[in-house]
Amino acid sequence: MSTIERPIGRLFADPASAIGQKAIIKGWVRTRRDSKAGLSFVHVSDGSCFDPIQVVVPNSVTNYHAEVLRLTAGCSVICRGELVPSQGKGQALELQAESIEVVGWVEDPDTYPIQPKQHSFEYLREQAHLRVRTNTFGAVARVRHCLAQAVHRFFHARDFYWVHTPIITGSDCEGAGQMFRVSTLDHLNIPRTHDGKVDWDQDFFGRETNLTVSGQLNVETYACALSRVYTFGPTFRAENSNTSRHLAEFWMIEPEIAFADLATDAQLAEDLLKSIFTDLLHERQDDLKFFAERIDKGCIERLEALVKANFERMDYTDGIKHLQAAEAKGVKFEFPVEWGMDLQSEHERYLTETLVGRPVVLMNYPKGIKAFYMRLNDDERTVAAMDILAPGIGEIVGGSQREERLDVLDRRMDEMHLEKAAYWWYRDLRRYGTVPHAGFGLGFERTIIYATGMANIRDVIPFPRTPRNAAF
RNA sequence: UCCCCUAUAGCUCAAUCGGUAGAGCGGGCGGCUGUUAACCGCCAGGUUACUGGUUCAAGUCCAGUUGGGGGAGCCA
Repeated sequence: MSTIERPIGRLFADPASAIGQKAIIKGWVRTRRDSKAGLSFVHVSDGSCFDPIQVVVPNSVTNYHAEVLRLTAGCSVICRGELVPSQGKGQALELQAESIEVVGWVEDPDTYPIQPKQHSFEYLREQAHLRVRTNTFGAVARVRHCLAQAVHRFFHARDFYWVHTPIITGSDCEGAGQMFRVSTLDHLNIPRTHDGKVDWDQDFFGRETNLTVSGQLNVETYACALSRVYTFGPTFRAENSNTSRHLAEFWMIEPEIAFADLATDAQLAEDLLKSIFTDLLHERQDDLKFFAERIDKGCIERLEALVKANFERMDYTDGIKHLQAAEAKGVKFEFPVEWGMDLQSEHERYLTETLVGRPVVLMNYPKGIKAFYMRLNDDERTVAAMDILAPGIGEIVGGSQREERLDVLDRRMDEMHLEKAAYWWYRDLRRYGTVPHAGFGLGFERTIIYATGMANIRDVIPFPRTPRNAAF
C-alpha cells in the first residue's frame, strides 16, 4: 500500500477516499490528552484548514513514555499511520499512529506564548510571530489568501491586466496623505545646497523619493493603453492615525478602466465585492463558521445579504437631504449637516447602517472636498466621485471618473495651487489620445474586516505597521 | 494629533476606606478516563510597566514617561 502525504484540509475534504490509506501528517501539536487505556490523543494542525487532525498514539510506539507523554502545545511532529473513521465524537477521520517523530520541542512549555486557551488580541499582537498558530489568526490568514486569489480571478476573467506599479515613487503629486521618505542620505550629515536646503541631488535617486500612497496615477497610464488594468499591492501612509481602521502599510486594489464613466466604475466595484465574497463563502466555510461562532455572529448572513442585494446609489446632495431630514426628526449629530461639507463617520454610519441597511454608493461630491483629478460635472459644483460605505466599517471604496480634459484639469490644478510641471507625464495622457476613464481604490484589509467581523485592522494583516510599532 | 480608559504570576483577571498580593487557566508531579479548550489532588510561580512624590504605611493617591485599548480627525 502506498503512503499518502497531503495537507490535512485535503483529507477532510474527501474523507471517503482517505479512509483506509496509510498517511504521513506533518504539523504542530495543539493539544494532548492521555488515556490510561494506553493511548494519547494528539491534535495536530498543519494550517491547511481550520480543524486539526486527531492523531491517536498507542503506548506501543517506542517513544511513548520518553517523548509522546512530554508533548506540549507548539511541538512539531511527523506522524505516520493509517487514516481511520473516528470512534469518538467531534471528528469523522483520525490518524491511528504507528509512529510519531518529534522534530522540534518547545523548550520551555511554561512560557510558550501560545497556550491552548483564549488570549487577548492585544497580547497576541505582541506575539505576531507566533499568533498565526492560533485558531483566529490561522483563519484570518486563510481568508486573506482566499480573497486575494478571488480578486485576481475576478479581474482575469474580465480581461483586466494586473499592473505592478512602483513602490518607490518620485512623484510628490499624489496628495493622499503624508508620505514616508526613501533616502540613503546619512541622517547625521545631510548634504546641503548653498542656500541651506537638503541637496537631494546627492541622494540615491538624485531627487526626493517616497513610498507610494497610491498606484492610481501610474496605473492610469496603463489604462490609457491596455484599457482594463488594476494594481494590487502595498501602499504607505505616514499619517499619525491611531484607529482600528488605519495602518501605515496596507494593501489596496485599484482598477482603472478606459472609455468608462462613474456609473460603470461603481458597477465594477459592486461586482468585484460580490464576486470575491461569493468565492469566500464557497471556499472557506470552515473558517467563516468559526468567525460566526466566536468573533461576529452575523458575519455569514452579512456576506450572503451583500452578495444578493443591490447596492444603493445615492447622490451626495440627496445624502445631505436625508441627513437633514433625520435631524428634523430628532436624530442628533455631533457635526452639523450642510451641503459642501465632507461627511463625518457618524453621517456615513447613519446612511449605510440606519437609513439603508446595505452598502451605499454615494456619488457626485462637492469639488471643494475632493482631489484635483476627479472629473468636473456639468454643474461646475460637483465632481464625478463615489465612495462605497459599508455597514460596520464606513468607507471601503473610494473612486472617481478622472478628468480627461486638459484645460479643465489645468484649471483645477491652478485652483488648488498645484505645480503643473511636476505632473507633466500625467498631463501628457490628456494631450495624446485622451479618453474618459475611471477607477477606484478598495482597501484590502477593510474588506477582510467586513468579511470576518474582526474588530481591529491590526489583526487582519500579518505584521501590522502603525505609529510607533514596527517590531517584527 | 486630540479626548477617555488602562498596565498586578507565562496568560485571563481579583485584591472593599490606603493596612500581610489571590483565583482560574497554563506548567511540573500523581490519579482517572476513546479523550474533545476533559475531570480530581498536590507543587512551583510576583521588584504590582518605569521614574519621582505624598504618607507611619502605596498595587491602591498625585505628577511625569512608556506601552496597550476605545473614540475623533485624516483616509482605504
